Amino acid sequence: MTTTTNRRTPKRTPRTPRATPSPAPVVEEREPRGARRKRETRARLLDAALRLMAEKGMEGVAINEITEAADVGFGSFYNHFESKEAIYSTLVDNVFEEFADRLDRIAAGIADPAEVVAVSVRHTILRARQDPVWGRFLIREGFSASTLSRGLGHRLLRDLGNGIEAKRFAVADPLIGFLAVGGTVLSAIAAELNYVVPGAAATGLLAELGFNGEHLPERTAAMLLQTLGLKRAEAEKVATRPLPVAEEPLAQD
Amino acid sequence: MTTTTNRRTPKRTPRTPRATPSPAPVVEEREPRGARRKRETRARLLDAALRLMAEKGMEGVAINEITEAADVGFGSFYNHFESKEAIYSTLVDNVFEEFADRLDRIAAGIADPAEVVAVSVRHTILRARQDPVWGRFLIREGFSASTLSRGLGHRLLRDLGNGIEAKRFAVADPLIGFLAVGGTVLSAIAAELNYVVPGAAATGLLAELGFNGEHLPERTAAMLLQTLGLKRAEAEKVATRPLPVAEEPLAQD
DNA sequence: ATTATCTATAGATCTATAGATAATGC
DNA sequence: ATTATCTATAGATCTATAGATAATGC
Repeated sequence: MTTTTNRRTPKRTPRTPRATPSPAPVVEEREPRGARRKRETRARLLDAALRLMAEKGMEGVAINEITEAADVGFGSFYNHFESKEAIYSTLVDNVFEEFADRLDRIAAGIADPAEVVAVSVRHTILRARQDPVWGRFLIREGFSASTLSRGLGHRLLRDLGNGIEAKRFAVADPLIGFLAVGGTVLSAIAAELNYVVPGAAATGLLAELGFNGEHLPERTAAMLLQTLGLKRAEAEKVATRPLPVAEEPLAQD
Repeated sequence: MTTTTNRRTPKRTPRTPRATPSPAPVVEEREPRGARRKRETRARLLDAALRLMAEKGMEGVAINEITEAADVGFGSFYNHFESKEAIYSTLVDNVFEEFADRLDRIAAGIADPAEVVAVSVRHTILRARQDPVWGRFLIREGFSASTLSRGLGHRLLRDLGNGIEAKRFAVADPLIGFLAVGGTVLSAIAAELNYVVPGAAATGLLAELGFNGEHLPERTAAMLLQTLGLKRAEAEKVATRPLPVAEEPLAQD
C-alpha cells in the first residue's frame, strides 16, 4: 500500500504511515498504556491465587481473599476471570507450561539423554526448594490427568523415549519407569517441604531414617538413573555433573 | 452393690468386681441398643464424607452434603463431630491406619523382607483399583506429613529397614529408596485412576506409551524391588509369587 | 468515548445452635 | 429421665452483578 510505511511496527496500531527514524525507539511507548494496567492487575490476581490455592486448594479460597491479597477491587476479578475454577485452571496451565518450557531451554544443549533427565529432575526439586509455593502447587496437581499427560508429563515421556531409543536407558517396563520418575520426584519434593517447613510431625520419622536433605536433587537423580538402567557409578557421575542454568534471568514477566 | 448383678458386662462401667463366668456370653444383647444407633449414624457420616471428600477435597464439601448423602438430619452431624476439619482428620486417621493394620496381618506370615514389600505394594494398588474412592483419598493425602510419617509411611520404613538389615536389599541411599517406593506406588494408582475412570485426556499420553494397565501391581512391585537392589529376574519372581489375602472378610465394620 | 477499576448489594449458600420430636432404658 | 435424632433458623460468608468513579486515548 503506502510506500514508506515500514519501520516501527507498533504493537497493534496501524497508524503513522510517516517515515520515522528507524533505530527501534527504545522508548516504551508501545503497550497502549491502559492495557498494561490490565495485564498487571491480571498478573497480581494470578500471583495471589497461586499463593493461596497452593496452600489451601482451589475450594478453600474465596474470591475476595484473592482480590484482597492482590490488593484489587473485588469486582475487578470478573474483568479477568469468569469464576474461581477459571483462574485455577489458568494457573495449572500457565505454571507448569512455563516451567516445562524453561526446562526445555536449559536442556537444549545437552546431548546425553541421561543427563537431560538428571538435569530436569534436579531443577524441578531445586525450583520447589526455592519457591515452596510452587512446590506445594506441584504436589497438589502432580497426579492430575492434565499434569500427567500434558506439559511436564509429556516432556518426561519424550525424554525417556529418547534415552531408550539411544540405548542409553535399559528399562524393561517403560510405563513403570515413567511413573517411577514422576512419583519419586514428587515424593522428594513433598518430603523436603514437610521436613523444612512444619513444626514437628514428619521430622520425627524422616530424621529417624537420617533424613539429611542435603544433595536431595542429586541423590534423587542418581537413584532414578539407576532405575532407568544406568550402573550406579555412572548414574552418580551423570547426576552430579555441573548443573546448567537458564540463560535469561532478565525478562522477569 | 447388689449381689447377683454380674453377667452382661456393660461396655464401660467398672462395676461388679465379682467373679464373672468367663465364657463370654455369645448373646448379642451387649451394645446398649441406642449406642448402636449412634455408632451407625457416625459410620454413615464417615462413609459419606469419605466418598465426597475423596472426590472434592475437604473444603469442597459442605456439611449438609454429607448429612444428605448419609441420609441423616443436618443437626446430627454435630452430635458426632465438631466441624468439617474434625471429620476429615478422623477419616485420615481411620482409613490409613485400618489399611496398615490389614497389611500387617496379611504380611505376618512372610519371612522374606522383599516379599513383604512386594505384597504390600501389590495390595495397595489392588485396593485402589477395587475401591477408587479409597484410591483417590490416598492420592490426595499420600504426601501429607501424617501419611508420610505415621501409618503407611512408618510401616514401609520398618519393612525397608528389615530388608536392609537382612542384607536382602542393597540400597545405597535408603531415604531415596523410601521416597521412591512411596511415590511410585502413588503414581501408579493415579495413573490407573486417571486411565480407567475419566473420559479422554490422560488416556492419550499413557496409551501412547502403550499403557496397558495389566499386571500393574506386579510390574510396579518388580520395578521397586530392583530399585531396592534385587536382580531383575529375582525381582520379577518375588513380585509374582501367589498373593496372600486377608483371612477374615467376616467382621465388616 | 472508551475502558478498567472500584464500591455496594441482592441473593444464595453454609455453619452452628436452639428447641422439638421420637425412641430407649429404667 | 435420658439420649439421639430431627427441623427450623439466625447470622455469617460468598458469589455475581449493577452502577459509579477514575483514567486513558482520540
